Amino acid sequence: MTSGPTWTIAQIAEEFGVTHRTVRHYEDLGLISPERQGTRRIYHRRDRTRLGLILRGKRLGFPLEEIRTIVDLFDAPRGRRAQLEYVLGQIDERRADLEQRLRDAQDALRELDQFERRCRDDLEKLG
Amino acid sequence: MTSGPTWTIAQIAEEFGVTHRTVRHYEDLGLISPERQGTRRIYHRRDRTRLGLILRGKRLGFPLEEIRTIVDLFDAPRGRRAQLEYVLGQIDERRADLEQRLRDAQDALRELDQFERRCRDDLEKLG
DNA sequence: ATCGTGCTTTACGTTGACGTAAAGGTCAAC
DNA sequence: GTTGACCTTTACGTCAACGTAAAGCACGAT
Repeated sequence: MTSGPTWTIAQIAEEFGVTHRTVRHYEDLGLISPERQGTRRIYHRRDRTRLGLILRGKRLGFPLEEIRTIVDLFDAPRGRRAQLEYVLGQIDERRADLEQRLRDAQDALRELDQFERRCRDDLEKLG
Repeated sequence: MTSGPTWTIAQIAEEFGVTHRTVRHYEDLGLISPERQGTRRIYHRRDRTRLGLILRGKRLGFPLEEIRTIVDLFDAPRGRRAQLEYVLGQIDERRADLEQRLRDAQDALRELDQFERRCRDDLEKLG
């Protein structure tokens, strides 16, 4: 059925720079649902995509529960009109959050640049 | 000495949308050091500035300990050359972090827009 | 067949970031 | 002079996000 390359838990953990414990923790919270061959976990490309989304969400400071609602949104069935309208509403909320983060990062970078110039000025005055 | 408007802990907590417990917690970690009149805390403009920096750092997902090193950086004495060069090095590290957050937010927003277009397409197909 | 490697579950421990009483000081107002 | 509003410290509780054993299965290699 779902073919293509696969990975073990150790491989994707290594590749994404996290521990296997972290990956399983995300599974406990329902953020990833890898295939099983017997008892072993088998990860496909879509699992890697989701893990990438999760870690980016974490870097942006979102809690895992909120991240789950977001990644679930992308995989939601969205067949009926009501479902689509709900999803579009959620998108707007998330965008507002993300735009705030974007402004925060831009503001912080501007202040950092400004501060660096002051420091370089001070340094120059010292000869 | 340091004149100008002042605030109580309840006032700045209210204004910044956090609890007084949160503000005192930041003080415990050395992130803010309000003046004292007797036992009461008196907050000045610089405390408000720092609190603003702290909360923005939090929104961006930085841990409080790291935030402390950053805000301390801005108030550091930076008189000697060695100190200035250390500060400039720290600035570069922080900038790399912030630029990553900026890219994360931009990428996420792009994907969100793309996803929204797909949803609107689906909605249109439904009549 | 047993040894090592890599995986598994179960479960208690830890750290960060506060929440939440409990018990009390101060001061203006009634 | 006592009530009430607002502040204080001290200290235990909580929740998220994992860390860290402990104990055991599976399987290829020696």
